[in-house]
Amino acid sequence: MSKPSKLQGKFLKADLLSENCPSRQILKHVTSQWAVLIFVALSGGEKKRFSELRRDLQGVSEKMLSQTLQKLAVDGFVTRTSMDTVPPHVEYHLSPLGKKACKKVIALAEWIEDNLHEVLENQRMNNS
Amino acid sequence: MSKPSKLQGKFLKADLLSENCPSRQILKHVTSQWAVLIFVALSGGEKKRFSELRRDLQGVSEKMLSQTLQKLAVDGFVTRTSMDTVPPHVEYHLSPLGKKACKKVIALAEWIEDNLHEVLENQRMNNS
DNA sequence: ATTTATACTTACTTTTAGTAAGTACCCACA
DNA sequence: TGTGGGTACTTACTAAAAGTAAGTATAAAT
Repeated sequence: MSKPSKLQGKFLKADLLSENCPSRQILKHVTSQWAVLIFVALSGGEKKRFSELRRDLQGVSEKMLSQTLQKLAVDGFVTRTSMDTVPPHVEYHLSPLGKKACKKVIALAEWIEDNLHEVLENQRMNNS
Repeated sequence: MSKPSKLQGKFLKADLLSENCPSRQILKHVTSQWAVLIFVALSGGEKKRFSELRRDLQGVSEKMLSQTLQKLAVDGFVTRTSMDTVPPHVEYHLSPLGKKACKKVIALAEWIEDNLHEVLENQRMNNS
């Protein structure tokens, strides 16, 4: 009988397992492939320019980098600063909130790097 | 001159920022939307059946649940046990490797749940 | 005899990601 | 003087991934 609560405005508690909890969208933003790598690239706390990030994130397209930075900026994880010069000069860095999120993201990213070999061995065993 | 190293077989060090590092694929498996929620659902250490997971992960399709479980099983994060009965009875639980990865995933997932409100406020400020 | 439950797979559609090119402006170099 | 390169993007198009709905096989319950 009861419709799923909309969780809009004020809601009690975030729950990722609930279909309509907005936390799912934030999860998607933060764990999207390029977002994770942006966190990695900015984890030192430095400011970086668009073109620096493009070089750091090997294989990223300008479209996806732009899109992902915009989402992270709207969510308040990264701060965008543009100097109104020609040629344009735009800098990105982690906000205080972004730095906190970054710690968790980096912990996962480093765990994966550290355990890659074991996972690849599993893949060899369980696959062709 | 030097082609990017293939990082196949034995390679020195995983690096998510490198275009051809296989760690990127593992990252995608682990941070895919449904994989994160599978980690959440299995984080207690219990075994769960396919249909239980389908109920837990509200909104997941059987196709995506099946696909995601298969990838996590090949990578060695979850273990699949099937009793050869009619009707079929299949159980999934985290492997020891999966439990370690799960800690990092859960830390991120809970951080997002705990900070949802702040992110949503940012969205309101920065958007329509 | 029809429905329900199990754990999937398959065909099809929609959404997302990736590719390539365009934009506007200026500097350096020949 | 005009050619190329660098800045930070956006836009149109294509390929890949995700979501939807239905099908499969079997047996117990109604």
